[in-house]
Amino acid sequence: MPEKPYDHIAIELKWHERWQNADFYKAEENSSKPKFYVLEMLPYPSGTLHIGHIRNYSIGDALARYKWMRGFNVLHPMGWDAFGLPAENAAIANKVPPRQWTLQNIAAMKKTHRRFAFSYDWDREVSTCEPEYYRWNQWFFLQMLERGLAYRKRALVNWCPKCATVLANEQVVDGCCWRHEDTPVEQRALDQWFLKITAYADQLLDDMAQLEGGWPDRVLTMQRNWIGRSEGTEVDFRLEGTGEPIRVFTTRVDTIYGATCVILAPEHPLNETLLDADLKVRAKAMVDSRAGRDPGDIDKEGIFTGHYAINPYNGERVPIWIANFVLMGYGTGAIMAVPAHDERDFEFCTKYGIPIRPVIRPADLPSGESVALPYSEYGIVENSGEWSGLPSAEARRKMSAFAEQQGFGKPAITFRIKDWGISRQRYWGTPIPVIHCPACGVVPVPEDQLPVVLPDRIEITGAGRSPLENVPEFVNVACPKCGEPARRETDTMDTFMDSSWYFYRYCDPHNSERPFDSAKIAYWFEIDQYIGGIEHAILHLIYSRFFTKMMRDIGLISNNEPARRLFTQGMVIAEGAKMSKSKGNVVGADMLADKFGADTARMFVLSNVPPEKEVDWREAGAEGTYRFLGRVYRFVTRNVPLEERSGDADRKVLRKLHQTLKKITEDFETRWHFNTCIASIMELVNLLYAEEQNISAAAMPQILETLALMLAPFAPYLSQEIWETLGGEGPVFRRAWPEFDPELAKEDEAEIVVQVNGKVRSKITAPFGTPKESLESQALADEKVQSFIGGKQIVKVITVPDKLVNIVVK
RNA sequence: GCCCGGGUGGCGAAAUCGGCAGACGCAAAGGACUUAAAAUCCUUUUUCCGGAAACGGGAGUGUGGGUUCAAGUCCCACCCCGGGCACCA
Repeated sequence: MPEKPYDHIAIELKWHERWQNADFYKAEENSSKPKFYVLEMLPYPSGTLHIGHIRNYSIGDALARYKWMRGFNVLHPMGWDAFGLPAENAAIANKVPPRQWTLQNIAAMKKTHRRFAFSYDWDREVSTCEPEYYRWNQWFFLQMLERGLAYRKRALVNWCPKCATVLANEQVVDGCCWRHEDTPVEQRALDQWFLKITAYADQLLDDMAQLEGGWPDRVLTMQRNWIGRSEGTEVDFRLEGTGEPIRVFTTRVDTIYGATCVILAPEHPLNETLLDADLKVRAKAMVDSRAGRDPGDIDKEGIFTGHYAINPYNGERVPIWIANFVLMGYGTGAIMAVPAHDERDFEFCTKYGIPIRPVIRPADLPSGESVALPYSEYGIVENSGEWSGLPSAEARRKMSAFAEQQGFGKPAITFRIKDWGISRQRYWGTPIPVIHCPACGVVPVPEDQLPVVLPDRIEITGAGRSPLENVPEFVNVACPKCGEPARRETDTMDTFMDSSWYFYRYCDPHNSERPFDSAKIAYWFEIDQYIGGIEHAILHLIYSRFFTKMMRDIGLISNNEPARRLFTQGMVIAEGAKMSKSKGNVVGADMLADKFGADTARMFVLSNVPPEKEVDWREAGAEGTYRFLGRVYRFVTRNVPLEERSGDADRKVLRKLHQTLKKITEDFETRWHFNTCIASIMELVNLLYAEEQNISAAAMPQILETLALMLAPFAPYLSQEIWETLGGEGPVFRRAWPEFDPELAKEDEAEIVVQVNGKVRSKITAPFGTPKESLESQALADEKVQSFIGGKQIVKVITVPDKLVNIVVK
C-alpha cells in the first residue's frame, strides 16, 4: 500500500470519539491479578493544564499502561484539589462565585485530560470541594479533637498580608509567603486550631527507614531536616535571689562547667519580671528588628539583665543576658552559653567580654598543648569536677542522668517541627466543625450533623477576616449541648488537610457512611508508585504521612506509610526560562494537542532527559518528536500488506527489535529513563528504514506488531491506529507486553576490542565463549596490532572474555 | 556554615557493573525529489595534525594529583553551578 501521511488530528479525533464511553481503565474490585496503585498528585483546578502537568501525567500514564500490559489490576485515579485561595481571588476580580469558577475549571481541565487519553478511572474522581468529600475532613478533625490531637490555642502565627490569612510554618519560605515570594510574613497573635503533628515527630523520622530505596534520598533528607530531632538535656539554672528555675536546653551538657552566662530569647516570658521598663522596650525592639530577616545578616546583639543565675552542677554564679540569636520557638527559649565550645556563643561572648573557659580537650591532643577555640567537637571533659576525664558522649549520658536524679533537669529530645496550624481566615475551604458557646465553650459539631456545609451565597471582600462571619444563617446556631444561642467557628481548614488523605478516598469514593471501607484500603494500599513535583517534599508529603499514622492509630487502616515508592519529576521550563503567568510563556496543553497532537506532546516530555531532571520545552524539539511519529506511521502504512522481499536483514532487524524490547522492559522495571527508551525505538526505526527492502513479508508483521506494543505506553493514539492497521482487535494497551527473547537479542559473534597499552588499535570478532588463549593469539596476530607491538617487549596481556584484549608492551 | 545533586560536542544529552567517549534528538551544512518552496529521503558534523582521497595519528568528559593493564565512571584536594537546611543551642 502507498504510505499515508501522518494526520495526527484525524487519528486522535477518531480514537477520542471511539474511546468516549470506553471503560478500559476501570480498576477491578475483585481481582485475582496482582494489584498496582499508581498515582499522580492531584492538580489544583486553575483552569488549564500546562506542559508541566502533561509531564507528570505522561510518566504515570506510561507506567499504568505498562502495568496493565503486564497483567496487573491497576488503580489509576485522578481528582481535584479544589479548595483554595485562587478561587476567592477570581471571585473578587470577576464577580464569579468560587464554586462556579472552580467547577468550570474542572470541566475544562477534564476535557483536556481526555484529549490526552490519560488512563484514569474517572468513576473514582474526587473533588475536595464537594460536601461528600470534605465532610470527612470534618470527621477526621473531630476524631483528632476527641483524642487531643487537635487543639486550640492563642499563638503567634504567620500572617501573609496578601493572602489575608494565616500560614503554616511549612508555607513560609525564607520569611516570606510561599505564594508571594516578595511578601514578608508578619507575626500575629490569634486563636488558632492546631494539629499535633509533633506527637508523631519520632515516628515520622523513624519510619523513614521503611522508605529508603523507595523514596528519593533528597526528599528523605529534606524531611529529616524539617523534623530536626536533637537529643540533649534540659537543665534548670536558678535565678539568684528568688531561686526561680530557668530551664535551658543543651545538646552538650558535657560542657556545662564552661557555661559563662545564661541567655534568654528577647520574648522569653521571664523577661516580664526580670526587665525594667526601659529594658523591655529594648527587648521588644530586638524582636521587631529580627522579623523577616535572613539570620545570616543579623549581627549578634545582647543586653545584660542585671540578674544572675546559679549553675546547678557547680554552684557557679553567671550573668543572665537576653540576645537576638536565641529563639523562643526552639527548645526552652533559653540557653547556657559555652563560648569555648560553641561558635555562636564564642562570637557573642567575645563581643561582650564574657569569660571563655575551655572544658573539653581533643582526645589526641598532646598534654601541655591547648586547642584553638572555639572547639565544638567531642573530646575529653576537663576542669569539670568529678566528671573530668570522661569522654564527651559518656559525660553527656551520665550528667543527664545526674540532673534527673537530683531533680534539676532531665534528658530531653527537641524537634524543630512544630504543630500544624490549620485555621484559615478564608471562605473557600472546609468549615471547621465546632461551635463556640458562651456557656459551654468550644463544642464539637455532633457527627450526625456533618457535613457543615459552606454557604453558597456570600460576599467575598478579601479583608482580613473570614467572609463567613458575615453570613448570619451560617454563624448563628444553637449550642448542641445546652441549646442556647451560640456561634459557629468561621475559620476554614488549610487545604493541605484535603490533600492529606485524598488517595484513600479513591479506593472507595462514593461511600456515604464512612470515609472509606477499611477492607478496600487493605487491598489497595500502600500506593505502589506516587509521582509528583519535588516542591511537595515537605508540605504535602509530610502531612500525608502524618495523616496515615493518625488514621492507623484510630483503627481505620493498617499500613504505616501512604506510599511505598515516590518519584519526583523535574520541572518543565519553556525555551530556557521558567514558565510563569506573568511572563506569559506558559505552554498550554490544548495548544500542544492542536499543534502537534497529544502523542507528540506526551512523548516529547519523556524524550531527551530522564524524567527526574528539568526539561526544556523547545518547539524545535517537539517537531523532532512529531517527525519521528510520522516516520513510524508512514513506514507502517506502506508496508501493510507487504509483497515478498528477500529477508536478508530479518535476523539483524529482529535482533535489534528484541534488544530494544529488552532495554524498555528493564527500564520500566528499574530506573525509568524513558529518554533512552525512546532513543532506542528511534534507532530501531532508523534501522527499519535502512533495511526496508530486505525484510521478508513473514517477519514484517511481527516487527510492526511489537513496535505498536512498545509504543503503547508512550503514544496511545498512534499505537492504537497502527494496531488497527495491522488488523489487531481491541485496545492495544490491553494486550500482553511482548516478552523479549534473549536468544534473538544476542549478537551472532562477539566483537572484541583490541588495545595496546590501553588504546584501541583494532577489533576482531570471535564466537561467544571463545577461550582467552585463542582470543589472545588472534589479537596478537592482527595486522594493525602487529604494527604497534613490533620490536617491543610484551609485558602482559589482559583478556576479558567476549569483550576485550589489552596488550601491554614496553 | 552544614547536607544533597551536578559539571561530557554549537545545544539537550547517552555511556546501567572500571573496558570502543559522544547513542538518540535538535541545530547547521551538502545532496536527491520538485518549475519552486514546504514536506520527505540520503549524507556529513568533538577537535587538532598529515593526506587529493580512502585513511592514519595526537588530544579530549570543570582543574590538579593519585590508584589501575584500562578512569567520564574509583580515591584525594580544589573551582564552578543547582537544590535543601540554617544563629535549631
